[in-house]
Amino acid sequence: MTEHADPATMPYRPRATLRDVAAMAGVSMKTVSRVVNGENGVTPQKVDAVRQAISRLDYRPNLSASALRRSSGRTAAIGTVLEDLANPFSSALLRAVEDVANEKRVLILAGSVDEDQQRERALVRAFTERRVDGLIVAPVGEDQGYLRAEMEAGTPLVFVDRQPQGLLADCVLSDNESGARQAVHRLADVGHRRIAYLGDLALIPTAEQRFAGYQRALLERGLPLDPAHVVHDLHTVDDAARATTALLRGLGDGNGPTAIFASQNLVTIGAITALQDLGLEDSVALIGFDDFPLADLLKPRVSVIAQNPSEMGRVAAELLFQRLDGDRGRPQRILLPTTTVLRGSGEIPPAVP
Amino acid sequence: MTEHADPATMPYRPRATLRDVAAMAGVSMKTVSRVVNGENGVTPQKVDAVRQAISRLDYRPNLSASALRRSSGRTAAIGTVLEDLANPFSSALLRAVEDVANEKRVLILAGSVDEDQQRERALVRAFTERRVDGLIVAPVGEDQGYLRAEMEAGTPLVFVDRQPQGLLADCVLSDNESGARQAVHRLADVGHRRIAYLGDLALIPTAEQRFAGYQRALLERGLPLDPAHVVHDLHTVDDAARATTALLRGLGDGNGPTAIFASQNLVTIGAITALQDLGLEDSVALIGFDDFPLADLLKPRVSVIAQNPSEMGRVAAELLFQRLDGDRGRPQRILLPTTTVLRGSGEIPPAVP
DNA sequence: ACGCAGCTTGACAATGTTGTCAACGGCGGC
DNA sequence: GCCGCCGTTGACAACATTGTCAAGCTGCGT
Repeated sequence: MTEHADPATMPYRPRATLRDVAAMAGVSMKTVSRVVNGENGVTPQKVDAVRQAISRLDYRPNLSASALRRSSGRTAAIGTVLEDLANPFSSALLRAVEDVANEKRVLILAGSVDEDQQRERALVRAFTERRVDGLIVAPVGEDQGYLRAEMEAGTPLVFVDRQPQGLLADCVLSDNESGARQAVHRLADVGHRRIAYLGDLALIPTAEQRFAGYQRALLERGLPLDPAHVVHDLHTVDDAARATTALLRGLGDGNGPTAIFASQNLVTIGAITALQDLGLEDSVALIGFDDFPLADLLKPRVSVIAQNPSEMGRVAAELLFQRLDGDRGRPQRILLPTTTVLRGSGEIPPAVP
Repeated sequence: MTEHADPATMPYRPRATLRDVAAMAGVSMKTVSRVVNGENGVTPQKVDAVRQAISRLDYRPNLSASALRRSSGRTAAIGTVLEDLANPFSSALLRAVEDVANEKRVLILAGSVDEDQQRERALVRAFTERRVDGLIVAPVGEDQGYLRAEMEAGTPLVFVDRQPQGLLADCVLSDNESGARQAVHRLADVGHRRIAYLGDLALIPTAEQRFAGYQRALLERGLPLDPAHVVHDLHTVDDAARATTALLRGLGDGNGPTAIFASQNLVTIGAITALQDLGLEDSVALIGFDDFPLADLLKPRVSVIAQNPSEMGRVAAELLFQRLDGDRGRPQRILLPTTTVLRGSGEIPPAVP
């Protein structure tokens, strides 16, 4: 057990500083600094002496102090404000950001907002107080104007998933409207004329855009927009399941929808749950917006309009680092295409009357 | 468009410091510091003047400088080293850590290691160089002794998911062996005598423990351990799918396994893919270790031994904060129980010969 | 008038680091 | 013998902030 240390009795050894290393190596602090930062102009003997002292003392440079003093002031960390680190969309995006940042040896501070404006602001504030070099934000509040001060201070800012309001800045978005339009067109292609819309909170811009795409496609196909087939403000699996059940139960014969467009991940899953409970999963068509793991193992396999959260994260991070490298060009608005993935559930034809 | 600022032409205004605020408010820096930190002993007029200057200058305190000077030296940030931020286990754990940290107004630095020892060390180093107040680590390397220096320096450390080696420290783990044992017992309960084991990389301690549980249960049931029914080192969905196919195809009639225990998330999914491809999903029983989203929407619904990553994160974070609050007790090893969730796939009986 | 207590306030040092610059000793060129 | 140059080195100030402490003020009691 000698290799095990017991914290209760573990000797407390405060962190060594440059000063300690310098004292042990018998050189000035500046010389240690030079060795640590790999600057040249130090004789090999001194380098050795310093190296030895460093490892003997388990010296770890203090990056905060370093950043404070350095002219650039860079902390080599960026902040990432996302909807919910536990959901697959956010976490895939985060991971992609991490991969880009990692190449630049930059760390990631991350936080979830859960659709809470207060939290968005609190997180941004906490990040900037730590002087992150840049921010990636999936905005949730109705106004991002409060971020102007950060931009003016030179902290680059890239928005993802949703367009910021009250501030012109780089952003990377899915082409929500076009994706939703595609979905409805595909359903119409197999003959559906009564296509329901199940949507997220109507005030979320992405939900709005997807609804716009839905409406546009109906118009293009000359299909009527039946208010009874439109449900907004579904935000959880249970919400969606209940709404789906209501929609299909309440069908005055021949008037119920024969296909469903679910405008979001959790809504899609809720709809599937309901369809399975009603035994209708093979008779009502379904296309969901946003892919999800295992969609292709369900029966029927679930057709989706896939977003690409990794790509979104990658592109956003790369944009951010371009800005950090000095790019002062006009702010960009990058629209990522969606992919229509037909797996089965979207190709179910309407029942012949 | 007046509310839109264009970064290309946006005025650059460097961040205001305490000094700037003090100058504008006509007081000393110390007084500003007092106001910012809510200390009392400042007349209301001065407080007002300072507040005004702060908002006029968009002053943001510099927490790095603050931490540097403060006696505690706390940075109000913790580092979290996980397997892969994009996988559901890691991200649920991270989210739970975030929730606990959030209450204490502590931020999270996060990174993925991808089974790479180098990366584990690099991340820990990067975190400690930023003087995080504590670390939560899902260790991947074979020796965590290198962390002793950090512990001695007073940085609390909690391991999750896997036990550290070469270092005695707090850790929070799932009861892998018992969970795996349960799984095999449940399969034996419905009559299976040829139960295959599909395992992750054998050198991962959790995989080892799960295999131990599998072996133990076989022993307890008096079932033979058939090497042909044991496959190790599966780490991806594809690996697992191939292995499953091979296992079931290669069945000399009457010798193939009638049930499968899949020791990990991705392996379970791979096995399901293969079973579906072979049309055997309703005839070969399956229990997977670790729950996954939508397991209860598949057909058959997938039985699992569920871990509780959120709970793991929550408990680990709380332990960490206890240590930060000064608890110097002996290091704890917390075993979280698993839950057996029988949904259908695990209750399929063996085909009658 | 004086001393003293209590509150407010600011000067100064310190945190751990790096940028600036001058000093050092040795050397070749005048 | 002196100048200037070289590579190396360290003294010092600075970064943004907070802890310490003494000075300043008011009002009170004597």
